[in-house]
Amino acid sequence: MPRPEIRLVLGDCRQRLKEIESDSVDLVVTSPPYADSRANTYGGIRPDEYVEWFLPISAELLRVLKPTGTFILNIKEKVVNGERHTYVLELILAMRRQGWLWTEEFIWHKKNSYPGKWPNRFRDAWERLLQFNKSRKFNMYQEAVMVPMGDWAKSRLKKLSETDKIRDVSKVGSGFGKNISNWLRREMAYPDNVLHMATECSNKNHSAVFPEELPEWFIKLFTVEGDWVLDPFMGSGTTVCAANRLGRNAIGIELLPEHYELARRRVESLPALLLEVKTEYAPDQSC
Amino acid sequence: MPRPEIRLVLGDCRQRLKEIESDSVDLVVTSPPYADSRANTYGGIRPDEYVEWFLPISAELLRVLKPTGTFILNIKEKVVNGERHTYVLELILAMRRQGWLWTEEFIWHKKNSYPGKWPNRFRDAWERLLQFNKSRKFNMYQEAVMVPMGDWAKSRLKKLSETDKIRDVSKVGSGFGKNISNWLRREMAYPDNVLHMATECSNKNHSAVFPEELPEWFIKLFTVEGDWVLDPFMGSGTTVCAANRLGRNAIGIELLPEHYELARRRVESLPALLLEVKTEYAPDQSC
DNA sequence: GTTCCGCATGAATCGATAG
DNA sequence: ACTATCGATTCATGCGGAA
Repeated sequence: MPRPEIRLVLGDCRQRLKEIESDSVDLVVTSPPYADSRANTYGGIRPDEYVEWFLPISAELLRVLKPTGTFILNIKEKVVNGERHTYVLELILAMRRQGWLWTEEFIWHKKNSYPGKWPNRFRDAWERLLQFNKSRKFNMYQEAVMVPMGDWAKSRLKKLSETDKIRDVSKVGSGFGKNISNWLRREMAYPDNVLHMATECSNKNHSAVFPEELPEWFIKLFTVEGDWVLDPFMGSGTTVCAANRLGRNAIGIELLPEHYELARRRVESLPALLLEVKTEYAPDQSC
Repeated sequence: MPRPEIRLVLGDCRQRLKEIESDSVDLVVTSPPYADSRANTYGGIRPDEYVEWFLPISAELLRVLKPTGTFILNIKEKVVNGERHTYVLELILAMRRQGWLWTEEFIWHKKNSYPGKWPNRFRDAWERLLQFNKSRKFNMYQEAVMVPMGDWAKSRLKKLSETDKIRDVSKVGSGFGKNISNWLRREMAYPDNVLHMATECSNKNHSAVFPEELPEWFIKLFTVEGDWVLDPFMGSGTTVCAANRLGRNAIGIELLPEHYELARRRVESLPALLLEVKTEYAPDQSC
């Protein structure tokens, strides 16, 4: 297997995405700046302007994605004036008009979020992971994310002798035997659409709220080795690093030089074929 | 404390809600039929017509709710043609135009979701619990749903007998003694907005749409003893029973005579002041 | 009384087949 | 082309009978 490639792009994804070939990306996983947060990035998008701001970007993502590809969008609405703002709902409707299929909504349950409260609401412990597709036939490799079964499997397991277990395990390790699925069916089950993952709490160096587990799960689910993964809001590079570790090629775009540097340093320690794209350009001040 | 009252109404909530006084209800908790399901009950509302079907009902709920009251709507979108249908998103937007505030979206995580295996999606293990309010100042009693520190979901006591439940309720109902609140402050924490509760599947003789825990949680959170709880889609009466056990008055409306009978029999065994409203009416076939 | 095992049962979804 | 019905698939849970 050749070393997977990582392309790092410094710049605004609204321009930089145009340099990516059409129908070339297998998976987009990204967590764009939330409304009103990261005021120094992208000018701090106001909730009322969020849809308008994002649509040109999702249009480019629709172009660069392969017909069999998937777009995973991690997004959360902001509470404005005591209400959940509706820009996420409106964005879904607008993206469908743009041509996207809204296939699924996964829930990321942040299990380590410490319980807390406001006068009128509890701690927000979940975020949306919206799955969009270009066509109804998209690649999905469900076996790659199977999980151990519930309790009844344990009792089943007890009936297998130790030698049986060892034999079965060695079969799995030996490669793709037909018996794998039989063994898997005894021990493993397909997951559901609720993901229980802790947030990364102690990483002060970068603002990655994303645990690496999260992009990893979707990369395993929607791509195979050699595929291309894109993150237009790379941040400190969590998604591209996960992609590389899993043998996928990756493209990361980041506007802020500080974050870009952070990502570049993380990537340098990986066995990746690094390609930096630093085309000079005039920063767009209009946003 | 006077015995809490239960009013059972047999009929279509689109008509029956009109008989309820304005600004008189403290909490509406309900789970209306989902699109295309229960075709024999409500004529199986088609996804495309769902918003149009529900808006007259939510208009009545807005009228009968006190300004300090809350409306909890349990709803889920259906998969149509490989996509999540958008009627829930459109309903939220439409209800806001109607005057509702979309305060919060709780997630109900069902560990035991319906099984199945498909090439393009996993099992759906969550449902929306949408919180709507009439004004920004609504009643919320956060201390009533505090949970033991640690994983509060796991610590929920599931197998309490009826008498145990009643005993616990009476403890809480006796008011917050100083000892209790002290104990609470040391050992308890506020929950978050993700609720982990199993569905009651192969249960007794009634097909409860949700576990009694669910309405119970919201009743404790948004009402106090003597308040009025309304469920316009009563089904087998899970919500009204929970309300009664907690010392709240309740109104339940049910269209189907079989379900109404089921609810009436459940209610009869409770220490409730039962009032049946069976005004004769011409069934509306236009649904 | 325990623990263990077997079994039925769900707010489901897809793909194929038939009208 | 569009709708209606049917079979196959899948797993956590609670109940009941057995050891």
